[in-house]
Amino acid sequence: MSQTSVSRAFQEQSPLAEKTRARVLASARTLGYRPNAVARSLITKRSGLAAILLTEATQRDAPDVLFFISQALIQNGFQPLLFPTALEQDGGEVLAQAMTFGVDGIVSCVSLSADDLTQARLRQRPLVLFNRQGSDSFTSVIACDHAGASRLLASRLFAAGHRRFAVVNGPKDAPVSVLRVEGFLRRLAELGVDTVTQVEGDYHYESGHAAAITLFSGPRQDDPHSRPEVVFCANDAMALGMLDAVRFSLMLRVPRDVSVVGFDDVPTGRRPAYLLTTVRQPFEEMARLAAQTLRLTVDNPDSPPHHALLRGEFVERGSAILLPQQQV
Amino acid sequence: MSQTSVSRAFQEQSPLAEKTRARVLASARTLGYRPNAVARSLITKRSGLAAILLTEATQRDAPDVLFFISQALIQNGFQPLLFPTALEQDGGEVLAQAMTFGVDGIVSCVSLSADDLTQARLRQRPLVLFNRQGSDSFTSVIACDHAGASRLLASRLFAAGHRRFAVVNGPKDAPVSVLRVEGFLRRLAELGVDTVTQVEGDYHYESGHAAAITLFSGPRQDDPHSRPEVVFCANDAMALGMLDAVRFSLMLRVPRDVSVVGFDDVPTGRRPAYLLTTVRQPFEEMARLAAQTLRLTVDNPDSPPHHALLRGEFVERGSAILLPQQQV
DNA sequence: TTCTAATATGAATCCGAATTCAAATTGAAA
DNA sequence: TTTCAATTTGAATTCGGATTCATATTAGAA
Repeated sequence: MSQTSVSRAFQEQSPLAEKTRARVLASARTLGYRPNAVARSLITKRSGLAAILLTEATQRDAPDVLFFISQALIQNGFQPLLFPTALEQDGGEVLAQAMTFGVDGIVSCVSLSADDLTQARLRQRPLVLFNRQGSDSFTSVIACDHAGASRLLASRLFAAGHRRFAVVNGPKDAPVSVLRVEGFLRRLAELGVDTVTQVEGDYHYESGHAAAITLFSGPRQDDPHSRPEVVFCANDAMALGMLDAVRFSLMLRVPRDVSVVGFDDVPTGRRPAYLLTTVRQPFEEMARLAAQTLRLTVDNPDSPPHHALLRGEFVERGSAILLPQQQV
Repeated sequence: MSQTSVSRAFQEQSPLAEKTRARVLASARTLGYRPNAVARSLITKRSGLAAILLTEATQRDAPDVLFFISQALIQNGFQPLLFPTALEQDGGEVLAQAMTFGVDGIVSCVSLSADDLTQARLRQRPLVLFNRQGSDSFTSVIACDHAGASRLLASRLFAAGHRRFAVVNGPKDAPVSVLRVEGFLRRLAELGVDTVTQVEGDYHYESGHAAAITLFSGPRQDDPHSRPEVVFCANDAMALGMLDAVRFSLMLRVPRDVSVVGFDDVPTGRRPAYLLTTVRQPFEEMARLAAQTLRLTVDNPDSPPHHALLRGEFVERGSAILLPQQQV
């Protein structure tokens, strides 16, 4: 029995007499033998691994992202190799490291420079950006349309009669937050609302709580005709902090005194204690698309890149007064 | 310039003239060359990979586990390779698959059979069980002392004067839930409390909510002297459902009418809307220990296995009346 | 300057599986 | 029974880097 036959026995498409294959597989089973993926990938240049690049912030604040991506990768025949990256870390370095492990492709939830993208392309390593924009036209991008959802949100709030808006920003270096806030403000500007109070936030519950105090306890803020009617928070965590502060510290009623809207649809917002109106990102579908795109590009390197911008889903639970989309 | 010199340039301990090493590294930089980890691990039998085995339930319900473990592994020089496993999946199969990828070691958050453990040992693959018990004495185990914390919880509630207890179970196949409930009930039995109402739960918010209805709206349950004074939920998700139902559907006051205790310390329980008293698992420390143990065992295969049972931390926020530990 | 010891370098081999190409076997036809 | 084609099998090579062992170089001592 030769090494060749053993190798062939484990590949369905290899020519090998069924009798021989059965014999090989039988003794493999008794010996507990399995082909070594390392040796295989050395010669085939296919490891079956896919790298997931994601920031620690994403991993902590939106664990669903990792959950769905890893699941989708497995369903597409990849084993996910994790690269949690600190924000200050160089994306190119992480990328290079992923390469040395021989990953077949990469799903990146971190921002990458144009150079990094070029490196990946030069090394023939398909790359899919997840909720990040790419600056070249060779990289696939799967993202939620944050700006679009925020624009629509602005329209629907305006249509409901609101005129005094406030926004709680996310971190400046969170591209997603910037998209949300800019989309929202730009649409309001188009509608003629130029002055919108902005408060700095950092995506955390506490900063939403603090923002509420800032917004509603200034000198003239007791006047119900000068304080904001709507607060748009760049994510749900801050919106929850806002809700708690508004209700329990400032004793305002939601949505009668003030409407609060978030973004993400975290589980806590569903509880009767909050009932937060928000926008849900279709992570599961985005992840599936990302993994499928990666599979396609790995198997067929010449296939054109995908660019998908998925619509966010409005989840209305009562923390805000807005008009149905049809009436906007 | 030989291939040997290049290889040596990238290994600190290899003998190579500094001049040569510098020359190699310089041209490597300009050429963008990096040693191939696949080829290296073929010859060295060291891949630098560590497998993380975890159920989808764990990944969804306790994302912190994955967060801290992956972080700790990286800090110990491992790249985490993810193996999300469905409950019905065979642990041995996943384990075998991890082996073919040449992982240096495994952190398992899923239950494994004695046979599986033996397989791993035979293949010289260090294995650390995370919050799971192992049946052999060669495998390291890092776990939270669920039973101990639950026993102490029972003691402190009993000492506070409570006598009518109820328990909301987790799934029967969740070993962690069984430990918690059994520890709690056993201690109560020792204290002379034999009849404890048990309600089946499945770890989800909704089942906690439903359990509240079952417990508090039976025929004679309106009598404050027959309904439970304390409900221990096998995890926080159910405890939150219990709290919402108790407060908003049954109009009972917490903790005056009923005390509610959970287990896990999820972020939502910290909010003013809940203020759930619970037990926190020291995941960060557990993860660090697990990764360090793995590193030690990988570098020194003959080192004895570690067995760490870490104490859970009580987090008292007011949803339950219990006595300080000193007074128990 | 010459010799020795220490150091630096490189050729060859190995890791385990995939693949190529040649050899061996099988079966059918003559 | 012989011949040829089809099929099955196996020897040899390859992937890229680590390591061994032999050779070349260098520095220091005589």
